[in-house]
Parts: sequence; structure tokens; C-alpha cells
Amino acid sequence: MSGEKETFVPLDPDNVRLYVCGPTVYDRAHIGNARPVVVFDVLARLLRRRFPKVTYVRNITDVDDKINARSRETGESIDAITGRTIGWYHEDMGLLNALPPDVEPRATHHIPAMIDMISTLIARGHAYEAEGHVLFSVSSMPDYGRLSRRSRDDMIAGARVEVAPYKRDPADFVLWKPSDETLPGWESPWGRGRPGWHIECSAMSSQYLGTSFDIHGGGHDLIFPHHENEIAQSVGCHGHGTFARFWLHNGHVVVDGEKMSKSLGNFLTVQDLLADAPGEVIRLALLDTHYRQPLDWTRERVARAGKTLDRFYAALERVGAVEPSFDREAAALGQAAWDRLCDDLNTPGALGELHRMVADLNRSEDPREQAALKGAILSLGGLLGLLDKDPVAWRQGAFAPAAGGVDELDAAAVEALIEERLAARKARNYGRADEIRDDLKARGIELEDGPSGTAWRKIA
RNA sequence: GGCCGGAUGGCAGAGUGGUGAUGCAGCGGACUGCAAAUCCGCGUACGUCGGUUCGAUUCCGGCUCCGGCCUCCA
Repeated sequence: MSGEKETFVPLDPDNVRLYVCGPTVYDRAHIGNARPVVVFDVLARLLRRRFPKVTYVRNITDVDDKINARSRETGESIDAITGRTIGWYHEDMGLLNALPPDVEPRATHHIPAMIDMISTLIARGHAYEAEGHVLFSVSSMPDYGRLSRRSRDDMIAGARVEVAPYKRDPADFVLWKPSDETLPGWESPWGRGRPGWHIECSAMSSQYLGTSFDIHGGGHDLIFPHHENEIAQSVGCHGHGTFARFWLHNGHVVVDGEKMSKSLGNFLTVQDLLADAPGEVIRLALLDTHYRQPLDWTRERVARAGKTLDRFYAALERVGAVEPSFDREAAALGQAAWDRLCDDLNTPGALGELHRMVADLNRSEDPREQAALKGAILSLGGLLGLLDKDPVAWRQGAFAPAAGGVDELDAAAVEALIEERLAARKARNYGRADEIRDDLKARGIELEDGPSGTAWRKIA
């Protein structure tokens, strides 16, 4: 709220409470939707390791005019659209290694709570009814604009939408609006209608986390008006000093330096990306920039993340037979990375430490040191949601999307060619040996001769 | 116009009042039949102009440029 980094102290150390704004479900999730999910997933993992219990709530907005519009365009029912989109969302986020939140409330399942809240706001003089609408009276909240650092004059000067005539004040916003028979609606003291966009988060956060909780997250663009309005509603209803105490906002994703838009044709869905790279690569690419910074999504970024994971997994494979240790020594090795994450979720800084540990592991010949480094690396991986796969399977492309244009070779065929090449090398027939290697490479398989034999790697 | 961010080596990207981020790319070396992987070595990077300071990329101010938001938006 101060706009500065502050030391985090939870309200209740035995139950840290986190709320993040989730998706409006009318279409496939795009890379911009994925960033907050991955970022706040890391935050939740970090908090879980630090505190005994964390309650993470991420809502689903399933009543919204964009959904209504989609239904009108396609003729498909709203339930069908939202149900299918939620399924896609869960699938996509799972492939990005994001753990599900503890509670994922749907707006349409909480309409009575919203109506209660709106009634309270009216009773307290923070809201009024006008022409079937219920509006929040911004002038009743002196602190309005504090989060977004905006004065009332700024908001009026900046208004570029025609002000509805029933508003007492141009800055007032809708809590409830009337629905005709073609639109989804619920009975209420103000007639059949549907909630405004902001009230669901106020109602659901207080239901699952209490009127005051620790952290509220979401995209940078939600600061105004969405989060400003959530604060106004919740504080208006529950009193001064309530609602979220710490706010985290992630920066936007742009694609090749340009804002994503359908007209530019650079609108990237998570599905599009998963067709080119494993989910873990997408995840690493998202974590390679600090969450508050804007992130420019490029092919190079994805390629770099892929190389990085290959390197990490190769280091783990080298010590595949070593049992990782998670003792004090391992914790000490991982301390620097832990400190980075605890300092405003500095994932790029933590990844730098991870690179350092991986280099140390590659260099290490001491089994005891290897065990500690392996433990520290896996432990940090668990915090970042990375490195949970089998290194050999990773190398052989078990998690790679089927690469178009590359011959499908089964492992047995590759092994047979490796055997043949080995024989050729023994006979000093290097021409034939190199021919096999080049041929495999052309088919997407790269060979690596090591002290313990020849390994093959699937390349993109 | 208002508000909020940002400007770091070829690229990506942290951070710091005084030595090293880290990665990718590049160059040289070790290893290898040759490669690949790995390891070792190699870069006077902090937009600009002032101020504070023994010392500023880091703090303060001006300027330039870039981006976001200003009731659709993750």
C-alpha cells in the first residue's frame, strides 16, 4: 500500500492468507494470464515453506459481459463456455507446474454474499440505488485512490467514457446492474440483475480469508480501478483498517516488444507456446524476469530457457546415483537463493544462484559435497516449481512436444545406431561413425560421448 | 494532460555508496579420433547534465528517451 518494499509480517503466523485475482473465463489463457499464475505460485510455495499454513484463494470470474458477448456471438450457452474454459485453464496451468490454489471460488456461486455486502454498503451510506443499478459512492470514502495514487480530480480529468446519467458522481462505480431476460440474472432487493465486476473479489475474499488478510496479488493493470474499488467496497463494509495489507502486482507481458493484440496477430495462448516447448521451459522463461518488470516474450527467451534447463538437468544426471542430502549443509548452500526469493520474490536473482550451484556441482568430485549441492538444487527447484523431472527422460525429450518435421525414431533404433557407431569407432572407421552421428543429428538426435558411454539428446 | 515505472556490457537480466552477479552469444585453452557436454581463462556495463560525498552505476534534482495506467484488460 505504501508503494515501497516492506517487511512482511503475517497477521496470523499460523495461517498466512493470500488472494489473487484469477481469470475471466471466456477464452484460452494467454501468456499474459499465465504470468501472475506462475509468479504467485512461487510466492505460495515460498510462504508454505516459511509458515506452517497458507491459505491461497484465486477466484474465477464466470459472470461478465465479455462472457455474455461470447455466448451471443457463438450461440453457445454461458455454462458451456465457462465450464470448458475452466477445464482448459486448469490443464494449461497444470502444465506450467502451477499448483492449484486452496480455494478457487466462482463468482456465480457467491451471489448471495455479494448481495449481502451491497445491502450493507447501502445501509452504511456508501452506496445508493438508481434506475435499477446500485452504485458505490466514491465520495463516501475519503481514502479512495490511495492504492493507485490518484486524486479525484485526476480521475475526472482522465475520464474518457461518457458518464451514465444516473451516477451522482462521475467516479462512482457499479455494484449491481439490471439484467433483461436475455442476460444472466439473480433476484435481489433491486430487482433481477447481476453483480458489477469488483464486488465478487470483496465478497469472496472476506468469506474465505476474513475481512482482513495478508497479501493481495494480481496484474499491474488491475490496480485501477479493480483493486481500488475492491478496497473501497471492503473497507466501506468492514471498517477502517480491514482488507489486504500487502499488495503485489506483476508487470505485463509484451510480445516482440509490442502489446499483444488480436489485430497484430501476436496473441499467444499458453497452448500455442506448449506446442513449441515443454511447460517447464515456459515457466522458467516467465521467472527469468523480476515479477514487477515488464517481460518481453521472444523466441530467443524460450530458446534460452530451454538451454538452461538442459544444463540443469545434465548436471543432475551426472550425479543421478548420488542420494541428495537436505541437511544443514545443503540449506547453507541454498541460503543465498532463499534470501533472494525472500527479498520481494527475486526469481532472476535466485536463478543466478542456481546457475552458480549447478556449476559447483559440475565441478565437484566429492560425493558428500555432491549430495549437499544436489539437495540444495532440488530444494530450490521445488521452490521455483522446476527440476522435478527425471533427468534422463528430460534429455531424451520425454517432455518435449512432438517436434514437427523431425523423424520419429524410437529409443531402440537410436540405441542400435549408437551400438553400430561404437563398433565403427573401435575399428577406427571414423568416417562411418561420423556419418551415423550426422545422420542422427539431422533427425533431431544429438550424441554425447562420455566416459561411461554415449548418450543421446533430443534437440528441437 | 495527470499518475506510476524504467534506462546496466552484443543480447537477456540481478544488484550494490568503494573488489565478482548470473546466463546466452563471441574469443582462447583443457578434455575428445573429431565433436557435443563439462571445466578453465578473456569484457575499464551502468541514458544525460548537475548536486551531496574522500568516493556514485548506486542517494538527490533537472533533462532526454521508453513503457504502463487514467473505469475492457493478467
